Amino acid sequence: MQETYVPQSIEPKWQARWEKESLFKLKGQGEKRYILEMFPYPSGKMHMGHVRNYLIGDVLARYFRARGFDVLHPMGWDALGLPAENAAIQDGRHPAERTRENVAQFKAEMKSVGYSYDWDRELATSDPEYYRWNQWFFLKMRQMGLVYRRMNRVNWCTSCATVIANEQVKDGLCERCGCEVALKRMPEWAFRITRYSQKLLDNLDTLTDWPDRVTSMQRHWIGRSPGAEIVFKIDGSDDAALTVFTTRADTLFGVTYVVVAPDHPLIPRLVNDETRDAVAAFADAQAKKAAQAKKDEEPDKEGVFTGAYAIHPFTGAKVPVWAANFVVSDYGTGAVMSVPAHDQRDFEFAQKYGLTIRAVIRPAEGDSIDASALEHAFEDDGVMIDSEGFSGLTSAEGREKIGAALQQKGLGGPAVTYRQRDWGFSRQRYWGTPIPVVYCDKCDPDHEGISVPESDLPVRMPDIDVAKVLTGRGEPPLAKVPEFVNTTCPKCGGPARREVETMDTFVDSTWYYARYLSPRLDTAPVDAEVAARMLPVDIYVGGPEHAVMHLLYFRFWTMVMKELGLVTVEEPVKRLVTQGIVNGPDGRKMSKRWGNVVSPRDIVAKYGADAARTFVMFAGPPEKDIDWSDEQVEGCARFLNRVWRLAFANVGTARHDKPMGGETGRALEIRRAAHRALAKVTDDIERLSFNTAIARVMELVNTLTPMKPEGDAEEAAMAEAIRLLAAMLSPVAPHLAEEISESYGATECLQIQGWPAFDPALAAQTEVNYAIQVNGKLRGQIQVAADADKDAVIALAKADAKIAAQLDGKTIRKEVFVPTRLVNFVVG
RNA sequence: GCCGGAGUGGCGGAGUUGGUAGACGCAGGGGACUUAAAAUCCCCUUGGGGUAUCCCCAGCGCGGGUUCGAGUCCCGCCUCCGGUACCA
Repeated sequence: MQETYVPQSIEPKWQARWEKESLFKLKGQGEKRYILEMFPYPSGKMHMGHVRNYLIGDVLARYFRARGFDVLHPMGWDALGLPAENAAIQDGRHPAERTRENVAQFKAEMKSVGYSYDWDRELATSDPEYYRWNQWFFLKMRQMGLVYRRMNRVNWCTSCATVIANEQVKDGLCERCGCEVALKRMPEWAFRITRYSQKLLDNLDTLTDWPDRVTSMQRHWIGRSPGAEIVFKIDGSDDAALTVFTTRADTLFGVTYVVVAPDHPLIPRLVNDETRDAVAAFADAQAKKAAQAKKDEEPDKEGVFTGAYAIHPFTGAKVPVWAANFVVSDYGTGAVMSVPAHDQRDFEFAQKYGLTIRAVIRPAEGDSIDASALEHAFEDDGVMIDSEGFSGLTSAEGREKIGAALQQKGLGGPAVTYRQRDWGFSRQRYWGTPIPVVYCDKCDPDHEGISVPESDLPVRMPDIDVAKVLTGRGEPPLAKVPEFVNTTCPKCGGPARREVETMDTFVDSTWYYARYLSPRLDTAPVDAEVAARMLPVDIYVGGPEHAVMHLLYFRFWTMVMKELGLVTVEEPVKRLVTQGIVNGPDGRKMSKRWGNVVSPRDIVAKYGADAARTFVMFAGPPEKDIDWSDEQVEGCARFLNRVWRLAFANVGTARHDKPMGGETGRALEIRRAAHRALAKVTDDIERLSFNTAIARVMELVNTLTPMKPEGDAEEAAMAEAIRLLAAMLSPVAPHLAEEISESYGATECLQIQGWPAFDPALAAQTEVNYAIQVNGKLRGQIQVAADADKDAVIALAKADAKIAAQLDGKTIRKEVFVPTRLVNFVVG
């Protein structure tokens, strides 16, 4: 052991040894732990957020491995996606080339931090041997009826003549050319995730180890809403009818108009010669406004009368049908019944356009309301009035009875609506998984798309001339590659065209966790046998920004994989950890713009990986945002130096195995401190409270440092304490820990040595400190044997001079006794 | 607006089922060592007050409440962060 701690010299040494000994491989036997971090999109450089993300997983992986679990801890690359393609449009470099370079750089940086990955399982989603299984899933899901074509609105840049992503729209303008963006309806491919809405919702109750904030956001995103669908026939038409969805069927008799979305499919049948142009103009104007709407502004409610009247299903009254901007076409049925007396939004609209207001609910207690004098809608539940046979029912009863009555009449009935929408997954990109579909005019005249046979997978991305194909303009890139587009029909063998759209990259990340189990398997995406043993993922670590989209797709896909017999679990992840952001030293998000970016590479070079690791874990609990702090990193480096000096100071007397005698005096003190620290550190890591675990180790070092052991017993105790110290530190500062462990005689790495067990007798407190309160105020403290009973403690407390003075002349009304904690005398 | 989360010393944070608020670290102050500096080590460090090795009062965003006892539970607010967009 050298006298001075030089992390740069010991870190590469241990990294090489771990690799040589293949310490991070799955053994295939024993109790498993699958620790996973969300895999990165390999952009140029790794940043501190990545470091933290993988560190949380790495500390756990190292801990569980030491505990004897068979740990899987893999890493891969979410390599497909928009940034590589956009960069290619800029500089003409092929996305594959750029990705390869980025991955190499990323991987080298990861290795310098000392993560314990099994690199043999590395995967990249841009690999045809990976994305072929995306295509395989597409085919299976199409057979299951989970894939369909639909029309959807997209951002369309008229100047680029292409579809652009939401994030490419800046203030309603195209980021690239600065032109206006319009909404355009186009066909797209979609997954029917809504078939699983109820299950996705119900299963949230089983995810007890997920943060509440995530399950609650998912619940809200799925947005189950029980209510009723109600059919309003259109006056003067035999078959035209509007179906509305409402949660307030009890207000049905208060309906004075009906509103449809500006792009509702029935509009052509609602308008007449007088209103046709006005309604069309209104729809156009709204589409443009919607595309350019600022996020923080609520547009004014605007509408236009369609010219049609709807017939009330009970009263037969004719109410006007309006088109308005506050009804959205892809929620519910795209049409609502308006009850201005009992819905604030309807109320405001009715006032603006002079529509009738009719009250049909009165407060449960109190007088009925005067519709003509209303200032706000009365939105509470109450008692139904002026509602034919339903009058007198409570709102809750009314909703049920009206639902049933509608069903009997064949004009609707109870219905549930979800806010969640199906997942449109086709993209007009090159750097993505090609959708395995072919169009043949002969066999498929309606152009529904013929699935490519499984045996023809993968459908590979073609090699391209980047400058010609990745222009960011006009038709999708793949359409510009004739060798790709032109193919033969799998049915008739005649000429056919390939689908030129690719898949959303969210598809790649729905099932990668299962691919790590058998990354080179070429007969199926997942080895069902291995999956049965290894799933679910025990701990999944990632950013809270994925709380809804990724994690819902991920859960959905797992349900599908279960139906396909690939996995036995319905939920992919047992415990979810959402880690906070690493901000710059100024507390702002690290960004080039603020000049506050801290590079892991620089930090590792300057302080060593262990100091960087210790700081990131010590700065705060995993789920909280932390600010980078050079001073704190230096503090951590100082701490590791103190550990080193402590180990070095005692290494000379630790070589020979000395008998662990002398369970008294300083030897005992040393052993107690070490075992107590070990007990706390173990508990803290189990609770994912890494910052306090490190604090415990610091305390131990502070306790041990001034001790200068003399004699065999003390020296043996100190050697034991330092070996335990190394073990405790090994998940967080593994290189330093190994070096110390080796210097203290270990021949095996700490992962093999295992996590030490603390001696409960040594860890236990022999004496405890009781707080003595009088009327809840702290008035003194006493030291008592840990096993003293209530009467003994109270007697000692009363004997204390200060307490006696406080109690003098007063009547004790109550004595509160909390074992090992406190006594509270309530006096009058 | 709605949904979710957070608010504790000069700073990052600790306080696990209600039980001694401020562990641990940083910064700061004082001291030791040194010709000097760095490094290291030791002591102090929430605020206010006092009859000062000890004691009192206040204190966890604000205002109430429950309780012997509240940072922790309940009600009403404020501020900040994240998500979302007229959701019928």
